[in-house]
Amino acid sequence: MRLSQYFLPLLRENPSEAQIVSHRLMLRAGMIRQSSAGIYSWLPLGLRVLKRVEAIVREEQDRSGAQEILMPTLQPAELWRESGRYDDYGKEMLRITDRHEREMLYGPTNEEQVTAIVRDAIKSYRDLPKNLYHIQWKFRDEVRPRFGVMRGREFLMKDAYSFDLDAAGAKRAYNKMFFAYLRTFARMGLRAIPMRAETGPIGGDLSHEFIILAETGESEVFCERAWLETDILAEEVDYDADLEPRFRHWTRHYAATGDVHDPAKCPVPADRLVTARGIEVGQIFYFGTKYSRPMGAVVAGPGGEEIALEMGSYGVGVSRLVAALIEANHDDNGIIWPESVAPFRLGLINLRPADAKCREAADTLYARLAGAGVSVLYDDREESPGAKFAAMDLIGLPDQVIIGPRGVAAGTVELKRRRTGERQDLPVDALVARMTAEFPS
RNA sequence: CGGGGCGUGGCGCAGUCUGGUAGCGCACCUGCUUUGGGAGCAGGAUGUCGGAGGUUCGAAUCCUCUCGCCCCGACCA
Repeated sequence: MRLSQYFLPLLRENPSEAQIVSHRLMLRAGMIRQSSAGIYSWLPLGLRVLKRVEAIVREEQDRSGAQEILMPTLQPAELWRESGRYDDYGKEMLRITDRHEREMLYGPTNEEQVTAIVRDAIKSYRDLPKNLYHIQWKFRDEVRPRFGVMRGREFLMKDAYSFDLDAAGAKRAYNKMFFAYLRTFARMGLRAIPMRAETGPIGGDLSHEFIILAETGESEVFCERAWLETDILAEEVDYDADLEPRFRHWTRHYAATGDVHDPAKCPVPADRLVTARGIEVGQIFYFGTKYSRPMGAVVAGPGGEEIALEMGSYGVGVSRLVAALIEANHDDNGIIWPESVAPFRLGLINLRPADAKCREAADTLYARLAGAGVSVLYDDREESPGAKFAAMDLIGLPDQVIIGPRGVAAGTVELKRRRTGERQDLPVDALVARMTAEFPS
């Protein structure tokens, strides 16, 4: 993509309303624009990141055996009356009346919707277990949206729902999601710590929140220091195996959200306990028959008996993750994208577009890289060098390739790593070879 | 929902107290010069001062109502 043609409205100054670094950088880097309180448009650069985050979430859900569906944003109030939550949910639920005076709502979550689907379609224990997920926009009419897309009213969320015959099966489903989440966040380079959490309005008795430690986090959390020294999960997970031993291993260190943590009962001595703030990027719940019973989601068991489905739900804040990634990956100059979610693999800077040799060298390299399947953002604008460097650092692509008169004369280009600032001059062929090897299409 | 703050050109702000016909920096347009870390000079364009009503000869400025946004707290799969 040529930057001269790209819609990338950068801001040189911090918008006054943005208080935390991810919000400031998302606005300055032209990723998002606010529409109204807690509601945002995603511009090309931001949407690219959102899609890449979504893709990783999807791949890991699929890998774990969950199946993707897509449920609507608008739901009938009737469904929520069945579970009893229509009145309980309060003003956070956006209620809408259609032209026929039917009560509708913009879904803040989808337990009722998915339970109704499964209830109507699955009648036998033979059809279990099932885990269905979708990635869909949600709306929660927060009293006070803030921090950009970190706590918006409208947000993109992956929510999965598991259906099992008994509690043991539900725990197996829970464990699968537990590891799918560890892998999902690890692939983004995030250390997300699973912490014991309250179940809140979802109900139930087992829940973990996946928390990224950050000063700008909204909630206070507590964990054993060992968590900070543990490598994030990188290895494969066999989802057909019994994951319980591995689950115990990965929960052996104490970690709890502020709601659950009780200093008097904490098993970890103070010198090994870390008190920090955290960003919740995912939460998993086991809640048994809380929805299946009132909604009549039952199957016939082996003996013909009626069995209420054992359920769990599993959420990942996809749009929030984009902000969380920035909170975890930035410096004074801007964003530093992990390669797995970067909007482009590298930025190609032509320092002298007016110079015929530089232009030819840059155009040629751009064509070669694009032809090799490397995603490149090519800054071919007439701007001063400093402005180009600043813009490229701000948007945070993992690598920068700089073409200027010096290198062109010597037959080299300069490669700069955004994260380390490390620079080296390379022959063009070597650069192309390295890029295609590091990031094969 | 309690408390506080802010709405003036795309962004950041001054001007409001003390009413007199809107200004600065950046960004934008044109030209020339520049070109390895947000260039310089010259010229230019851009505003229903959030909205409505009122007071006044005259309102960004005073009064009333209203809308929106932000911050702290409470709230929060």
